[in-house]
Amino acid sequence: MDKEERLHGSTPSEHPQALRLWLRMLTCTQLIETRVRAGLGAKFDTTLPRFDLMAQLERVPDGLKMNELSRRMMVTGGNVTGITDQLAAEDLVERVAVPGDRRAFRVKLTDRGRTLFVAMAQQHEAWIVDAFAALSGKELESLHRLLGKVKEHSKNTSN
Amino acid sequence: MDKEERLHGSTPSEHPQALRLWLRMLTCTQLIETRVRAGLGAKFDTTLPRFDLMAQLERVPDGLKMNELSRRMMVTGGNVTGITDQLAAEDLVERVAVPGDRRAFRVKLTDRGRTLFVAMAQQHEAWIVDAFAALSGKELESLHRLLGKVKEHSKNTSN
DNA sequence: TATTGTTATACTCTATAACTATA
DNA sequence: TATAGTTATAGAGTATAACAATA
Repeated sequence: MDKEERLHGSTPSEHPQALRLWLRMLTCTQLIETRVRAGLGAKFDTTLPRFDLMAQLERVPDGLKMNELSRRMMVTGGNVTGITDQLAAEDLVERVAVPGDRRAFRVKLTDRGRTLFVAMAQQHEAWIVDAFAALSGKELESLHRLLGKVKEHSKNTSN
Repeated sequence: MDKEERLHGSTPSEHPQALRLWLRMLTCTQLIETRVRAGLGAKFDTTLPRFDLMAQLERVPDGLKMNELSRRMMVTGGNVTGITDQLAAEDLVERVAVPGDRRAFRVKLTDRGRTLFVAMAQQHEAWIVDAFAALSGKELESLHRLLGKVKEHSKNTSN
C-alpha cells in the first residue's frame, strides 16, 4: 500500500474518481520532480529555479528584464534578484544596461551560460523521456490532450 | 503564451512529446496545488503537510507511531515531530503512551481533530472535483489509467 | 506619483545529524 | 548496540514590504 492508496482511507471506491486521480497525479509529479531536482544538483550543482531562469533566457538573445522574468517564472521580484545574483556570480548570466531607461536592464545568458544550459537541457529532456517511457506515442498524445482540458478549465475558473 | 509554451522555446514540435507533456502536467499540478494550499490557509488556517498528517490518522482509530507517520508521509522524523507539536498544541491530535514500550507512543486524532478533518476533507474533495470538472467520467478513468502506468514505471525504475 | 530593481525579513518545508531515553 | 523520538541547525524556496534611483 503506498501513500496514494492510503490517503483519505484505503478503499478507493469511497471517493470520487477525481480525488483518486488527483492523488495519483500528485504522486507522479513528485516522483519525477524529485528525481529532476536530485539530478540537477548532482550533475550540474544547480536547482530547479536556476534551471528555470536559464530556460526562460534561452531563445531570447536580447535577454529579459527583471520584471519580465518575475512574471514568467511566477515568483516575486526579490527572488529573481537573488537567483540572478547567483548565476551572475558564476558568469552564467549578465546584466546589460537598457538604453533610455537607467533603472532597468536586461538579463542575458553568457556564452558560458548558454553552453552549460544546452548540456543541462539535453540531460533534463532525457530524464523526462525516461519518466514517460512506459507510454506509447499515442498514449502520450492522449495524456497531453486530457491535461490540456484540465489546464484550460483551471485557468478559466479563477485567476 | 503561457509558461508551459515558453519553457525551452516556443515551438512545440522542437521537443519530444514527453517534454511537452511534462511541462503541461507540472502546470496543472501547480495550478491545483496552489489553490488547495490557499484554500486550506484561508478557510482552515492550516497547511498541506498538516492536512496530510491528519489524513493519515483518519481511519486509524488507534493512531500511528511517529516512525509510521514519517514513513507514510515520506518525510524525516524531525519534521513529523514539529507538525505533531503544532497540531497537539491546538488539541487536534494527541500522543498516547504505548504499553510495553516506553520510548514510543501513538498519535491519534482527538474528537475535535476528527470533526475538523471531516470538514476539511469535504471541502478539499470539492476543490479537487471542481479542478477536474472539465473531464467526463470516461476521461477521468482514462487519465487515471495512463498515470498509473507512469507511476508504476517510475517506482520500478529507481527507488 | 509610478515604476524598476534591491534589500531585509520571515515563514514553510525539508534534510542531516547529534542527542536522550529506552529496548 | 539498536530503536523511538526530539532538538538543533541549515538551506531551498517563497512572500511581503520598505527602500533608492529613475521615469
